Amino acid sequence: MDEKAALAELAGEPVFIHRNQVIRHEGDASPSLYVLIKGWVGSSIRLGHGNRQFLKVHMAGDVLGAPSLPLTHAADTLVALTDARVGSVDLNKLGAIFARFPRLGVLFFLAAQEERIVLMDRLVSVGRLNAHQRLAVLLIHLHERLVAVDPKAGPEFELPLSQEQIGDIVSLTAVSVNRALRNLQTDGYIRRNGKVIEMADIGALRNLASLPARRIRRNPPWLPRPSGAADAPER
Amino acid sequence: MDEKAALAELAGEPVFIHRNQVIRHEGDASPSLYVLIKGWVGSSIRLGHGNRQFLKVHMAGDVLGAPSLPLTHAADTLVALTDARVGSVDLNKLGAIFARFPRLGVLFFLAAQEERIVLMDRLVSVGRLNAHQRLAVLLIHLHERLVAVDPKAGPEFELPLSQEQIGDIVSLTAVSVNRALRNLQTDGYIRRNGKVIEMADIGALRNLASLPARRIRRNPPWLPRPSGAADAPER
DNA sequence: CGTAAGATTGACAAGCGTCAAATACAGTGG
DNA sequence: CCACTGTATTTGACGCTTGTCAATCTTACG
Repeated sequence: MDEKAALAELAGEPVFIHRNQVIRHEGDASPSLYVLIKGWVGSSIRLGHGNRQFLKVHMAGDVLGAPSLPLTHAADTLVALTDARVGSVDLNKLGAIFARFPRLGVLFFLAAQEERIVLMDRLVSVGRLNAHQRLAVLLIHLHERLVAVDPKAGPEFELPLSQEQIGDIVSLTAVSVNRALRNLQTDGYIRRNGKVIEMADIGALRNLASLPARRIRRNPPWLPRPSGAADAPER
Repeated sequence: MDEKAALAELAGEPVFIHRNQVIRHEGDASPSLYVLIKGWVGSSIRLGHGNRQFLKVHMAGDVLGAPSLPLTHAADTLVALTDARVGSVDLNKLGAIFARFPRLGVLFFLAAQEERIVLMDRLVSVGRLNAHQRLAVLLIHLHERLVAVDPKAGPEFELPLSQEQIGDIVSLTAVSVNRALRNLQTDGYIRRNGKVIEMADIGALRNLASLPARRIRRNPPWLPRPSGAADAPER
């Protein structure tokens, strides 16, 4: 068994989840780990008075629920934003991967750090930028992730979220989201057609966002060598 | 060599850093990793117009700079908030720990997830709470961390930060921090004496903060077994 | 004792939230 | 195929929290 095979059998058979279905609730005991195969899933925390904050919009390939792993009770709610397919992870297999494939362990560790960077940028965005800038940051971020998966994707993409949900991501009300989107449109930054957003002037949007682009280093020199059946036989 | 010994020699000889000294700047190439031995260190991102956002207030024992590990250029600036002592980590040794001590690798992974939880709570706080509540969240969080290190610590602690720095943590201006602290005091939540804060009514503060307490699970059942010289001899 | 940084307070402005109403849209059942 | 109904979007009026600007007071320190 090599690294790729171990990863492939980490998650169990995917389950279909329809839009708005909750995968697991904040407060649930002994939080588990999931892999998102298809669709979008939101991670959110709710406070009293009906206020909700989305912490992350997950897309296909993402691991769901990792932040709650060290907790006795899940911190966030996982809810399907579109119809989705989700596999469940056996945590014992995860532990075994760290033991058998140290390089994968480091890569999991680095992936967690990368998520910290995303949260840090969101915190700066929500804490220090105005409504227009926050939306620019969000749109650029989502668009970049879609392009990373499909390099031939153009400047258009479907944003399958209500304006209220968008507000719950960037910490604004639905009304403010509506006005800010309209302004971005009339100022020529974007065009809209229903749920489809066209990034009309990505450069200007990036400039408006005023956050630097992050460049990921794929293979740091201190990674352990890959290990496989050859040098680490199964017991 | 066992786990404890490997951890002990991870960081090099500590260096003295005086207050306000920058340990490393955002944008610096090939970011490294540090261990904070003594004092407080802030991690911040700066935007144009002089705006700054602190992402984390580090205390003794913390690992500094981890989020930037997957990046080509550091995302955050590390600056000493008090006089401090900081050790530098050899990243090759970190990789070696993942290879030789998988259990420690998982624990590093879980520590990163724990930091994500802290950031998520900060994001909810900054995004959805008002000035009083944000300060309540901050004070409770700092106090809890100090009590965790020293269980016999009372309700008083020194907060060695200017009001402007506090504002850069909770995304407020120094003026708003000042007014909010005053209100917390006149409303009986806290008492102040210079830089010393007394948590006069922790229950009320916690209630004001309106974020649930997070309970860490110290030993998840899926952790790999500890490994040492016995079952994994050095090459 | 003098100076600079930080804390405090007041007056005012701006951005966003709240409330409410009108319009567009999608899904449903006849 | 169409009327119906609930949800999402859009727009306006207004208020509240926080930011901005400026002045004064306090504290730390050389």
